[in-house]
Amino acid sequence: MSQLPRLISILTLLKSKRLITGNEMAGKFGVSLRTIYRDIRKLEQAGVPIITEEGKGYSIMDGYTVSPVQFKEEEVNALITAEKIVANTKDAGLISNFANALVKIKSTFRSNLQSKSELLESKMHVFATKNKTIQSDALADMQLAMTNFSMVQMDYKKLDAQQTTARKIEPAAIYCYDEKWIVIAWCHLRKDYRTFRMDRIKKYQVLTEKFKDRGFDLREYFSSCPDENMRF
Amino acid sequence: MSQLPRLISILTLLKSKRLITGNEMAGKFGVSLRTIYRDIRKLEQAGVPIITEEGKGYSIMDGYTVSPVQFKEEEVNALITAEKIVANTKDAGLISNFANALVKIKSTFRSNLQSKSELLESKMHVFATKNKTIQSDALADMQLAMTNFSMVQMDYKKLDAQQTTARKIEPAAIYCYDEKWIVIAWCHLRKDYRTFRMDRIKKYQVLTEKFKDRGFDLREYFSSCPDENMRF
DNA sequence: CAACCCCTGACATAATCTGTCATGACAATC
DNA sequence: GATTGTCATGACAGATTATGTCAGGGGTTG
Repeated sequence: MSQLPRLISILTLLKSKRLITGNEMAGKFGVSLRTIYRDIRKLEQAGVPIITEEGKGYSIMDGYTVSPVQFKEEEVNALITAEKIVANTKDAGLISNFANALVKIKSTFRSNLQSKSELLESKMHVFATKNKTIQSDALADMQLAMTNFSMVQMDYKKLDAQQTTARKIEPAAIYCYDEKWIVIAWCHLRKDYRTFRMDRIKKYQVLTEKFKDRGFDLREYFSSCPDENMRF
Repeated sequence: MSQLPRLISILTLLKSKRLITGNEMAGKFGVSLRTIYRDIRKLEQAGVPIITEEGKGYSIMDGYTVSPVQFKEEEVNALITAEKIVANTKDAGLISNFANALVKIKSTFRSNLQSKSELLESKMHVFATKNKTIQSDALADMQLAMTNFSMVQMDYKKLDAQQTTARKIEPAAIYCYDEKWIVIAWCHLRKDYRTFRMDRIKKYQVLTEKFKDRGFDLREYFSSCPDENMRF
């Protein structure tokens, strides 16, 4: 990769992450750390407001923007392909939200890429791997609850249970296994972490009541999982 | 004046004038006209949509300076989720191109959405539905060939065959079934449409030779498919 | 203290840039 | 048709810049 594309990529990367190290960039672009330092200097000299956090990495001043992003044709095609893949997943909210995001993204395509993306869309299809049944609609709300530390009140129905139980939970992590979305949460009823399949959540409400981060670590949780397929 | 500042100045100048000639810029920056032509090429390659008016000069695409789209939090979460889902697919190019596109998209997030998206990323995981083996790397190139009407020369190995056969094809459609990417193409060897699994393409090259659209209709093709799971 | 991060200068080598020259195309005007 | 003004590209020699390696230095955090 030559210099100008690399400088632009560094700028994009800085805008896409809160903090990034020189080593990470050097690895990503296949150059030496010394070259990254030089690039950073060069961007600064060109007026880019890069912030250095001692011992941590680089970030960029909030709100700094030079020009809109431009996608390569392969990237556009990957977005279209992803849309078809996501359309086959089992959460209605995910499908809808992703499609809405894509509409916005597509509006930024240059006109020649726009016609090509429409052509690709008409010539591609992704078949469902299993029966195509929407199983839940809870993923988006559960994600929002998790990243905003909002408690959730829900009625949950276990597989072998006749009745639902009322649960008040603090969502800590979400994973997908065998096409089923599962939330790991601190359960107020059980006073411990429990897993809940989202398709078994019968009714739920995201509360305004907040919870404190209990420091749940997803990697650690799965590192001791007996099922090897569920190790990271 | 060295290169990077000059490129930035050219970009600034283009944004501030309706039309500007190469000679005018050469005079302004004290470089040759040939260098300006090179700079323009370089900016174009970097994604800047420069418009050439024959015999008149250069301008920049209208709308280039509009502010980027804004996403809702749910849409951001859907993008992050999609990234995890796509990371489990079986084409290396797709995974990589989608990730690159996502970096660019993430660079447009406002900083509070950025920290939330990073939090979600750390608390989510999608397990592979089957063994996580990369099967091919051909999808992106095949997509490009298809939308740009470029022929492809490839060595293809059928399941029961000992040898590969050389094929020259015109890609007409692409679909994914049971996590396998398949291209439907007009095959010059067979003088008819054939399907090819991309993981069985052993070596390929996108040619500069172009083909004419034969009007292949994907919906029609699958409407008469005996396998009901493969109907639209 | 160790680990992690950022920082700069010097140097040899590699890579890229630059101006000049030549050639070609297109549009507008006379 | 000829002329003018513009954009466009390749080739080449010489100039300039970029790069990786090595050495040395600093700050922050647990």
